[in-house]
Amino acid sequence: MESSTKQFRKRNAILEVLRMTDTHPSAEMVHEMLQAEHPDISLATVYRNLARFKSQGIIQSVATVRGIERFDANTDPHVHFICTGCDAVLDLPQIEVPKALSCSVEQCSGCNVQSCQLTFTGLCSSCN
Amino acid sequence: MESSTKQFRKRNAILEVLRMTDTHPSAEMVHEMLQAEHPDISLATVYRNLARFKSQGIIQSVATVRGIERFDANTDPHVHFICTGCDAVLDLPQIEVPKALSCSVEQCSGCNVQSCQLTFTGLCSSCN
DNA sequence: AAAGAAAATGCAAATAATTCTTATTTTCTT
DNA sequence: AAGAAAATAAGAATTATTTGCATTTTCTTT
Repeated sequence: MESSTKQFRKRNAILEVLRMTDTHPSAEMVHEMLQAEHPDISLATVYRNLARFKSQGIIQSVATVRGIERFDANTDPHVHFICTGCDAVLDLPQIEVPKALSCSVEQCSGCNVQSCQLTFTGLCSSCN
Repeated sequence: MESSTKQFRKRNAILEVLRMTDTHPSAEMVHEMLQAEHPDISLATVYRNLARFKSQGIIQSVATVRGIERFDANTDPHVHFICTGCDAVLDLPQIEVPKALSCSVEQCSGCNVQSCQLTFTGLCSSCN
């Protein structure tokens, strides 16, 4: 009946919520989204696990909107749009980040590039 | 002898510091950089004026590094590199953001694009 | 299945960046 | 020079995030 493993039930719930949404939620938003199924998960645990996932590289933080960090379980390099009206963080899957850019950066700067983010800001179609 | 206007002496000092540096400082860094010439400018005034400049569009915030906002008096779209070793924020003047991208974004998403940021993360040449 | 070890969590307190309040000072207008 | 308006200093308040510790849950080994 019940799933074979109880391992990390809460931890997995946190990751699942993040994987199921495309809203790029903050820690507090994740906590709210968990209320229905897991009302006993504390906000501290959400923060703790998001930090853990991030250090493991299985999620990334994609923006800081009004001082609040926003997360994404999609770690492929992709493009975001931040609406200054409603603070939404949207994916822009149609836009590509030219792959060659990271190499150019390494060549011209001597830096070691680990990731790349392209973010547009403005008003989303609803707020516009 | 003395300059003809006393208008906004402190405010201008804050803006000047930001214009003279390429380190993309935080509010606190700006405050420190002002100590020599203007030891009487309070941190609150730095925050207040940075917020004002930002809302006026004469500076921009280019990143949030370890939860700390970093500013830039250069509002032309340009590319940055954030070092996860030393928290430096560097310009990458050699790299161009394709101008056509903003138009593509507007067309495919219906958003109104106001600005665009391309940021690479990794280790700078010193930390590498 | 049980006991002990290790890891995860809840709760509340601590931390730290930023904002706000209020009295004072500076600048502008007339 | 006087009064009005704007800017500032100082520190308190706010808020997102982190941390310490006691408790609970899960894992390991029998």
